[in-house]
Amino acid sequence: MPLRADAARNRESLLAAAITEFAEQGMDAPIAAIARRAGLGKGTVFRHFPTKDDLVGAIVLDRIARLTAAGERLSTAADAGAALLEFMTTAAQERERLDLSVLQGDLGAEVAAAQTRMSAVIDALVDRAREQGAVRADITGADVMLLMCVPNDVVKHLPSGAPDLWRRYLAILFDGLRPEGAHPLPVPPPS
Amino acid sequence: MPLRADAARNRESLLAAAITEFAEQGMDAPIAAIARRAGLGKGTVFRHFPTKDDLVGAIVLDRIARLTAAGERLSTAADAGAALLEFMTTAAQERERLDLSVLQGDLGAEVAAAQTRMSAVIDALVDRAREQGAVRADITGADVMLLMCVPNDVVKHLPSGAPDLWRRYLAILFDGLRPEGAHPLPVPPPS
DNA sequence: TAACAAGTTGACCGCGCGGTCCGTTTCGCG
DNA sequence: CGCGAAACGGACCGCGCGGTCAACTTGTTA
Repeated sequence: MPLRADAARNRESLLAAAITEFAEQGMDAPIAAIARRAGLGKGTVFRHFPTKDDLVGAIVLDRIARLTAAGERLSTAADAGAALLEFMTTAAQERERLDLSVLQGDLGAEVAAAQTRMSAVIDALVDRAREQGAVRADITGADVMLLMCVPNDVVKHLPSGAPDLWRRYLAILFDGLRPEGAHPLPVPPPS
Repeated sequence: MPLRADAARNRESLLAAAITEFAEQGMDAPIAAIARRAGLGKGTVFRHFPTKDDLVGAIVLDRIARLTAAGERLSTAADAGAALLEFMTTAAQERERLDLSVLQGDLGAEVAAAQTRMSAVIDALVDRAREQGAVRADITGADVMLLMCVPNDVVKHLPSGAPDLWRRYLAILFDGLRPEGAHPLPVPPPS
């Protein structure tokens, strides 16, 4: 049986409220604040997401799905280096900034599967870029996976002010991924 | 009146316990756990540090002081580029990993002052490196200040396993700071 | 429009945390 | 020694959180 109409609407409100609340207040924002922001009762949140982790999981799942779709769309671009850069830009500019530190906790098999799928897409993106000589030979998809959230994380500590500053650090980081002037890396990539 | 002998000893035990506990369990490790690890009572912690923030502040202060000293020592090295790299290495390899996100909360004027002093040292380091052409012309001390904690942060999300992986990402990041093959940056540096 | 299921609500519970307090222990000095 | 002050310990308090529940409201469907 599908969701009732108002319930579906409320579910979306809740997700939106949670996304902005988490972005503004950090990942330990109280559920009550999310409910208030959505103009709903606290109990309603738990009806849709039995656990706070379920709520976070739903958000993360959506984010990963979007990113995966973007990656797939870019995986056939002519300029693989530009495609990779655009992918990382997309990853960084998602308004719904939620620190990926959240992925350390187990969000369930669904999230893990989505993550694996995204990982494959990133691998493809990086492989093509490497073949075209757009990025250095010694980096892998796993590297990009770890590094793509850096620009946001760097800026998050700031009291803010410059909302576009992450672009600066993405540019610096990406220059570090280019083959020109690359120095050998002291440690092999992770699994 | 100076501290009593056992009190001074206990203070050190507490700081050490807090550092490792925070590193292992994250910044919201309970005070009780720190006390237990130090083999002391919870009340003793609050006698030395009236507030959890005071404890964190003491640790951060010490960390900043160490880093500042290391920076000063390096500020006269012949090869300014190598000096900057070594500084960032020192910053990253501190066993006492505590995410600098903690600096967003106000830890008091003392910490702020120490931070300013460190900022000046980093500025000097970066300026010299730039003059020697070891780093690109368009980065500043503020950039390095923001970026130097990246290698640790990147690896922290991992279930661990490779304790030296941060070196890999420091190398990539530093390659992004070099002048060779640098692309223009889209956004000016922060204040 | 009647009637039932699906959805909503906010008061409520338990827990774990930061922080307090006072009886007890320990240091250090004459 | 012995004594006073400094330091310690852990039971205790209040608060804010995640999560529950039973009474109430509302969409849906025939």
